[in-house]
Amino acid sequence: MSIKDIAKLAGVSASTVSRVVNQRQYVKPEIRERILALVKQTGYVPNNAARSMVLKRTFTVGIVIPDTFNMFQRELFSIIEHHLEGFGYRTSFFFVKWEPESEMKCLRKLKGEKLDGIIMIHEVSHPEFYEYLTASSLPVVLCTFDRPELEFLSIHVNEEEGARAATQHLIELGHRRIGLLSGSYFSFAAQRTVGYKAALEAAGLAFDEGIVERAPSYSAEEGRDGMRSLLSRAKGLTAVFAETDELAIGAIRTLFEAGLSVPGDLSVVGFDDIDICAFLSPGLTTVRQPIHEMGKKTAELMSALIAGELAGVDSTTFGFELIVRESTARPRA
Amino acid sequence: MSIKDIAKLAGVSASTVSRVVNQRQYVKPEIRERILALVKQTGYVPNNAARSMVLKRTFTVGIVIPDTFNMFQRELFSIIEHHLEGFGYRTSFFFVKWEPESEMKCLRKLKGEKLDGIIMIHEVSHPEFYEYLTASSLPVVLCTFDRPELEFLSIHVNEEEGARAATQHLIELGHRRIGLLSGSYFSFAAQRTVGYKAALEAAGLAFDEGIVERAPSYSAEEGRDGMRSLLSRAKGLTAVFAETDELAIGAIRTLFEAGLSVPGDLSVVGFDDIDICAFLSPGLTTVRQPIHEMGKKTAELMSALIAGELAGVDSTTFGFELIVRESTARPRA
DNA sequence: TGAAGTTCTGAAAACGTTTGCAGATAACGT
DNA sequence: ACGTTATCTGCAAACGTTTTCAGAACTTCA
Repeated sequence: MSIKDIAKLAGVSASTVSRVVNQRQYVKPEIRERILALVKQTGYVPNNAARSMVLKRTFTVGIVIPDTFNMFQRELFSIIEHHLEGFGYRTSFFFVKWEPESEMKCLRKLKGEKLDGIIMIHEVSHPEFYEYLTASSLPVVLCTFDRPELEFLSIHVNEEEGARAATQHLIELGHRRIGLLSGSYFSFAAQRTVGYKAALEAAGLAFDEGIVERAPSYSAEEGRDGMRSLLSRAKGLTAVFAETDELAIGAIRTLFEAGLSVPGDLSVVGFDDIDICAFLSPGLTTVRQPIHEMGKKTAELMSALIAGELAGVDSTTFGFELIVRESTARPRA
Repeated sequence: MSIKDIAKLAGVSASTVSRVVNQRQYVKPEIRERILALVKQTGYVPNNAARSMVLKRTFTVGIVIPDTFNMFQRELFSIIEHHLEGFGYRTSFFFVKWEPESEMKCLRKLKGEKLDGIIMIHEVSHPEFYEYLTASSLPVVLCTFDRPELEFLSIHVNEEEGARAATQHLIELGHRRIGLLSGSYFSFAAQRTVGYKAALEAAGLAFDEGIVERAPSYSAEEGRDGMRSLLSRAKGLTAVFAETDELAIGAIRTLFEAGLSVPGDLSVVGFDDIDICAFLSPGLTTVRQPIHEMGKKTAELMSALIAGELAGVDSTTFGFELIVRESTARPRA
């Protein structure tokens, strides 16, 4: 069912059908109605491929996201998609593994799609990826991370300050020996670690590598394993700061298995405030990123970038919020 | 950077470039190498839109999934995507709300994309949606549900038997008053309810509407609220069967808030075995769907359907597995 | 030497759209 | 009645590919 079929049925040319479908110029009301009726009746929808060929835009923005995306990222892209739709853009997802091979495959796909813009939800490892983005002069927005040395717009929170606040919360409760459950790859891991150290330092506490565990990734499973390792070698811990909620959940599991109570024996803080935090038992104390505002802003920036409305378009650092629930308490006397 | 640019650079016609890129027919080795070098150097990738116009296929299959997709569905589509990629297909996601309007919007998008096939991960409410799928004679696979009255292939587990097994597990532990936390919309809710009733009946226990709570959807939040309602009006409960893990998680949260212990005071069983079940404290007893096999089979079916290899292509009912963790125990004497 | 392949290459058409241009008709003001 | 403008419509080109067809150049073989 193509535009020509509709044209034939309506006894007009394809141009005319195109004009009514796209609401362009003058079309005699009578003919317009006839065509509209035919469109509705046949369920005709223009072929995107053909359309994008002549218009040289796809009205589609690509979202690149790790294939291991967590619930925070999942919610984030739903929000972004929603707002992008409001601006008239479709969304295409690209799930990529933390492997050069996967990233290059993703890059090929991106190129083939001829997208109008690209939103990166989290980083990639291969420099060629960013090089292409720069060279292509495509609209790009980095969401939840930044690469200040590259010239991309970025939407993010101050990771360092967030981690600092989380750690400080534990210190204020009276904790002195606070373990760190860190992640890998992504730059926020390093940034959150910096914040953890800063809080320690501000309180006059020494940073001790012996109570730091660096997990290979960010899953609950790795949080569980990391905490096991930590528990076996770091004695005297009364609290743990996990750099993501998933790591925290895994850590709590290990504590449960070891017969330790949270927050009775150990306090735990996470980061991100994924949905499930509020429904855990105990509820997880964590650092909330303003996910709705961030997603909205990301879509707005992208839309402005595509439209070439560069006034007022700039990177934004959002504030975070420490959400205190039940997984943190004063250390046992 | 189009095929013509490459052709010009190589001093040949576009046809020849096309032939080497697609590895067709004879091309003089010397020229082939020259073109290949140019392709690598320029990073040329064929334009999908143009390609799909002439080939009349997109090598893309659409996956329709509720925008509230849970972790089970999230994992499922990752698996499907992975296998589909192995068959040479791209994947395009369509997140749809349980609202006619959203579904119709999705339908328009599907039509515009000219997909090679469509995988439905969960149901839609608007009959017109299925009507289009039927009328279009597109390859369609329903994954995790079935519509026997329609002629689509389907991959699913026996929901009824799964729920029956979950309930029976509670009965065998000695529970007699087992609440039900049910969901809405999707047909599996009704099927799981039937299984619950069947187990009760088989054990000679009466079905009691008074200890059934029907949540408006399937989120942890709704599980929490549903359990609150159940707790206030259904006295004497010693166990609850929640029709999804998320409902179960919410239910456990309510129990925690009420100062009741799981499984000490109440046993809880879920359904699906989403990733997090094993990391909760206590770990959630649940019914596992063989998600990897189901995803693989779905991709295989789709691939066969598109290729027209209809031999051996048929719906499959997969077995489930009761995973007993720590959220269920004998009732307190 | 010539006929019959085999290997290689390019011109052109096609896919489904949109749009500039030009032509046709209608409406209007004088 | 006539020029001017406003309204309407279709033709044809273009977008970036793939593929059929035909023809050219080279091999092979009698």
